[in-house]
Amino acid sequence: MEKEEFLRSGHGREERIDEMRNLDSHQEHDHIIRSKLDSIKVEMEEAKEENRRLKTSLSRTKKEFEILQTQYNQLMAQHEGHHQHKEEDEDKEKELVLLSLGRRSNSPVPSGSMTNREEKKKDLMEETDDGKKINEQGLSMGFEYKDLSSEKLEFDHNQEKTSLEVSNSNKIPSENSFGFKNDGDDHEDEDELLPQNIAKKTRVSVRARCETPTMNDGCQWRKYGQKIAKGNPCPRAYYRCTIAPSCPVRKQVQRCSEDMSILISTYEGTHSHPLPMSATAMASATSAAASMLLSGASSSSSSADLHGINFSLSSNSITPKTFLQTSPPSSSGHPTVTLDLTTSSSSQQPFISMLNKFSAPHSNVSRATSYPSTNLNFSNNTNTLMNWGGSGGSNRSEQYRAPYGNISTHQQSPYQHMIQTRTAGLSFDPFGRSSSSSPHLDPVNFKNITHQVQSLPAETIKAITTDPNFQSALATALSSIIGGDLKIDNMTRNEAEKSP
DNA sequence: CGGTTTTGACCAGCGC
DNA sequence: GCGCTGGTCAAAACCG
Repeated sequence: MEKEEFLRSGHGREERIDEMRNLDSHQEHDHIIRSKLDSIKVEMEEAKEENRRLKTSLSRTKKEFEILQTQYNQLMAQHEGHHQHKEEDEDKEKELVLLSLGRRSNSPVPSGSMTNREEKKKDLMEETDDGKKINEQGLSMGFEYKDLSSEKLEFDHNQEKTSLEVSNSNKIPSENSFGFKNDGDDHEDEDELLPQNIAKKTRVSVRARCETPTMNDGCQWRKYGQKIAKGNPCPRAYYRCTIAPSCPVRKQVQRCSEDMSILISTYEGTHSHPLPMSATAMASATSAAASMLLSGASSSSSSADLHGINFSLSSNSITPKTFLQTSPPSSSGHPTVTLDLTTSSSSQQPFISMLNKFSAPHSNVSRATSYPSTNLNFSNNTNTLMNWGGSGGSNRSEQYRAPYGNISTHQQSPYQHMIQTRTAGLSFDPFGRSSSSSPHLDPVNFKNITHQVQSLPAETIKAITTDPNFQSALATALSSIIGGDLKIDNMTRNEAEKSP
């Protein structure tokens, strides 16, 4: 009996010790959890604080933007009075080229329906009354570079587009390039062009390594023809933009005869509809290239390396200056800018990454079946493939993906890219806006910007980044990325889906 | 059934 | 004028 009691009591002691141990471990566990919770709380507080700071910063820059905008409007009102008559006369004599860089308004009215300058001005004034509209509807940075002789620069914050309007004695064609918009009294200006201008429509040619049949640029294309071009065994395919039925934009796709892995996409024409967000990255790249064409139109040829993307330009039909020497995509006398994405420059990575970031994340789902050649598949950011491939996630896309599509990118913030591109090459803007955001920019200087970007001194960059206009633009861009763009993108996608 | 792709025919510009 | 070439059209086939 005693022995049993002893054993029992001994056993009880062990149980108690175990309980004590469990209690201790529970306490330790609780303690750990509490400390973790505390640290998380602290982090959350910090994040909140950071958020607050960003918000205030954003609102401050917005205010600055609005102030600048009102100032600009006042100036414009004064300026209008002085130049109205002069402008009207000049408009008759000179051709205007208006470049709408990238994303356009989410306005339900496509630009094509704008029939005259008065309507535009009316809209402009109406929207001016409500500065908020601009931020709500996305980005609105624009200017019109009207007349080389009068050196007039108009800065348009109000229309939901960026426009570069050039009156040019060199007769740069009215229809310009992918993502670019004619001013023109806007009814299919081709009809109003002189024959020699029709023959010299500006084109933007994009070279990229891509194993899929078409390069995916976010737009929707319908193939309408195919030809075997001389000097190249690979057939050239002809595509039309199908986002809007009346959109005149066309694209030619052909493989490089020397390197079959290189796909050459040549864009021609003007989108007469808002661009999906997924299309604006390429649009802005080609816009930048074409703006270079315009800025360098006076010289016979030029080339530059804007942020790692090689632009080569020749004033007459094109042999890309630094790269492909045979089977150029255009051989019919079109001024063409070549945007070369095939070089392995490390500084090119931000562009590719940017394409990834700004491409529609859902596009590989949304219309994968209906528009096999148009859907992006950039969604895999962690293992970034440069999947230009069309085929919308089809088997074809998958099977072509590997060998040349693997261009890795740094995982950088899109804002970072924006800042880089903003500062390093003003004419290159992921948002598809104009080459510069400064309303006070001297047109002459603007003309030369693309020639100078390669040697931008540090103080210039600093000056640009500290410029309130730049900050405002940045703030607007940020706000549109965070909020507005998604709406716009969804909106445009919905529109695209509604359209036949 | 609606939209896309294919493909031969047609047309226009250009050089000889 | 003729031939070549690039670009477009349109009917048929194809696809989901």
